[in-house]
Amino acid sequence: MPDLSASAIAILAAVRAIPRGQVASYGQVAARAGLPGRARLVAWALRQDDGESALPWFRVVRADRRIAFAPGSEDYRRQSHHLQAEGVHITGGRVAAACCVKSKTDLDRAVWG
DNA sequence: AATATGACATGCT
DNA sequence: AAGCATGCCATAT
Repeated sequence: MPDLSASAIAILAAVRAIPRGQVASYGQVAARAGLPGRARLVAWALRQDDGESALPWFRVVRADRRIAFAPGSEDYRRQSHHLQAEGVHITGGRVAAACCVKSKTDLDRAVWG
């Protein structure tokens, strides 16, 4: 029953649900999408979507709150720029802890309403 | 079909 | 702290 498309849809929905000015880790998104432990699926989904939709992919960072891309790379630069544009402070390639989704409730409410 | 790779996470050393 | 090892799932070769 868990179709790839279904998983991807859930993941994209969770990503889209991240409030502006905040970021969430791959693990958080996966968990909220009903796929605990499948963080790589999130990465895969984002890579598939990349560029096509207006998906806020830049709001997804690693669990240690670091940008997933290689420091200095183009994508890295792009993501940090987007985040800064949303008021997210980035220091040493790391996102400010306060900008992360604080409690699960935040993302939950964003997804479930 | 088997192995290696990737926008990851967690745990142990 | 930083690095190594294992789990996980889909793709690429």
